[in-house]
Amino acid sequence: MARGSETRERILDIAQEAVLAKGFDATSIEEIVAGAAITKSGFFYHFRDKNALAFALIERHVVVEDEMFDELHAKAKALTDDPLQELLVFLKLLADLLEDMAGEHPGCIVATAVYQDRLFSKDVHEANRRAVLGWRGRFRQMFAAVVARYPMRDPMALDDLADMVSAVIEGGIVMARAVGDEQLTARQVLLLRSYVKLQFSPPIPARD
Amino acid sequence: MARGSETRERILDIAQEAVLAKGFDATSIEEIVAGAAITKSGFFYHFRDKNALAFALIERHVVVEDEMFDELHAKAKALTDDPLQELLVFLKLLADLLEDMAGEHPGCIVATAVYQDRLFSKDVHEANRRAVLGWRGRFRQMFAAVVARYPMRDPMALDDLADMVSAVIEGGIVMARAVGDEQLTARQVLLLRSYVKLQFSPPIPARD
DNA sequence: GCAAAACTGTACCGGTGGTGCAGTGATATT
DNA sequence: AATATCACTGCACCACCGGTACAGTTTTGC
Repeated sequence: MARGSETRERILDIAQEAVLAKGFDATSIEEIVAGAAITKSGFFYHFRDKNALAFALIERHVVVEDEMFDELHAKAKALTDDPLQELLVFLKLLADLLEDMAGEHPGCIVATAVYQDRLFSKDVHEANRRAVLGWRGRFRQMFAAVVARYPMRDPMALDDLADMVSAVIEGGIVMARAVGDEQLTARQVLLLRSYVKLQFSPPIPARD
Repeated sequence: MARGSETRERILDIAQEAVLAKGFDATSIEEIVAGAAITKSGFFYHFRDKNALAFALIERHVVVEDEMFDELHAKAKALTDDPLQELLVFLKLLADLLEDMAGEHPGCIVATAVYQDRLFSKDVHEANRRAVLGWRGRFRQMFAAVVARYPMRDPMALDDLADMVSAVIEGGIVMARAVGDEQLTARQVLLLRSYVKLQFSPPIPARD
């Protein structure tokens, strides 16, 4: 059992690296099997087709990403009891992390799948959808905790606010790649943080 | 001369529709030539390779998009003299437009090229880069006009603010596709508008 | 020792991007 | 009217890639 899943993981490792570097369709199976030191037959033993590879890649990726978000959230929670501060710290930590990662960011895989409608089958798109909805739920909770204690200066739907976190990251990655500025995504997250700050800051700061 | 460029345009029309619908790599040349009622040789007479097609697609697309932005900007300008109101109206009009377009949005092509690093050559990426930097310049100007007359509550770099417009649109498209919610992008633009509103609203609204 | 799991090796297929090149009808130039 | 150029057609061909089929072999767990 160990041997089989080891090879499977090795395939996924190599595939992920290649996919993040140059896109899914530009990554050939033959290239993957060469990197993983197996044969083509071996590949198709583990994955029915390229779709199954994409599916596994997304599923695995979501887990890693969730763990990352959990970790950042835990760190933020440890630093403050206030839900607004928690969210602001979280976004700052996220920006810091994106700055360090620079280039090898996640989320790419999700966007990659999004931009190849026909290449992937329903289950891949479904996995993708679940991943994105997972983020929505996560961030929605954080915003909900904030609005429970702070008034919103310009009221907006919680789901939309939650989606904005994902949208800014995904859009940031696109922009970063397009202009070749690796730090762009991190800065965009800081703008989002600025929005959160303004939305929930006390409406009358006159006294201070 | 007319005959040649007519065919070229027809190829681009059909290619654009197919690319927006299902992605660049999923669009075969044979499919394009069938749609345009020419032969494969005819295609390669107009475009050296698929890269040249992508290049032409982006270049043409940028022109259309620029015209669209120009139009929205002109409309916004006609409605107010205040740069802040102008920007807010512009973003509202943009959101309305995105709501109507729903699905056939632009920007996709740019993101598509971004997510296929190796598939495209340098000139395609360069065209892409210029397009994105063009948007940055455009939006930067609008923000510059605002900051000339209004103080910013949470000061941020102009380029980053400008990029946020593009990032929210691009990210919005990714999210919209992922969850299958065509109106998502429009709502994200409205969140961005909310951010602009808060950034430049008078700091002490106590009197009102 | 035996069955299942985890592969290898080989041969093959269809689709796709792309090349090469000879030929042809329409159009513009001289 | 001859000529050259443009805008193609038609056809043959290549390499690569995803995928299938299937027989054979090693490794592992019980």
